[in-house]
Amino acid sequence: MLISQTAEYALRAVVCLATNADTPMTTRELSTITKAPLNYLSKVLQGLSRAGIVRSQRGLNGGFKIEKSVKDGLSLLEIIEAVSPMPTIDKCPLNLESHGNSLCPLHKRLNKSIEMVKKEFRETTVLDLLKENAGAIPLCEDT
Amino acid sequence: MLISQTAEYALRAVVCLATNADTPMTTRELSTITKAPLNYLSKVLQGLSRAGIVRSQRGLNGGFKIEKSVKDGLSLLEIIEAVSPMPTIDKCPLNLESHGNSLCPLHKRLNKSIEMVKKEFRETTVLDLLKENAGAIPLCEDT
DNA sequence: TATTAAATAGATATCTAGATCCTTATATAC
DNA sequence: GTATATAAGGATCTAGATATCTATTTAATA
Repeated sequence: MLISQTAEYALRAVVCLATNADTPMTTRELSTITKAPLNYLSKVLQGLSRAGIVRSQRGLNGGFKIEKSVKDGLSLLEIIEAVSPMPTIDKCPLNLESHGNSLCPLHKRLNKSIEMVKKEFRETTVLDLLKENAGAIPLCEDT
Repeated sequence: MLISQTAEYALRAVVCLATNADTPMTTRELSTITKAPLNYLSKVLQGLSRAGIVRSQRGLNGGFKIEKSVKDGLSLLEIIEAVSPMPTIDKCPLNLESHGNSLCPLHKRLNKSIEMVKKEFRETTVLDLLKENAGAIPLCEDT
């Protein structure tokens, strides 16, 4: 797949939180809405918290809120990289010393595609998704 | 990663075979050149053989030859799909019945990127790589 | 017929995903 | 203030998929 399951869950959760920027949402709520397994999602949210994308609050009425303001242009790439980095091919995967930093045609193409995807994700913000959705439920409810 | 390790090995092997279209190469030779683990590469080659991309020959002086002529425009996508398919997002990953076939903004974007990558791989042929390399060793030896 | 090399089957390792359990923090009721 | 319920944090365990290794079988040919 293009992105890991972990990144999928992270994106779903952040999109969800972005539509609810005011009140915190619990892991359980997020799990129900995003259909991500509760326990695993908990771990993913921890990662997002450490990356400063969401902020957690323990105890009664606690939960997660989005931290990086959506209006600041939070990109999909930031979210993905926070939980499972997308490595670029910057040196020969075969470890051939002979050619230094230059890549063979095959790996040049592969890397080109990787960069293409990253560019796309870098230039797409959570706000873009919300605008497109116009206030409805953010996941799979576009009509 | 963008493509699986299996697909990486498959691409390396096919590129290798394409430069040697006349005489068969053994799994061992291919393993040495592509730095793919011998035993695993053997399985990958079986997959390529079943897909009709390479042809195998047992016994003395046997090995693998490329089957689909490179001049027929064998694409990178064909090779990748033969060993590890790249699924597209054609229905809601959350299985929400409510919206039928339409995707939410998030999954629309994800699918767009997938299709973008597939298009790139579909339009890049092994011949393109060979031309770019101008007869040198096809893997990581571009100067 | 012996040698070579792929095909097949199976075991093992590693990684990602998911589950279980316990600890720590905090808001609120009393 | 203190107790209690709530909810995140963290450690550890299990399951599944992908990748890797080992051994045996089948086929081709010199």
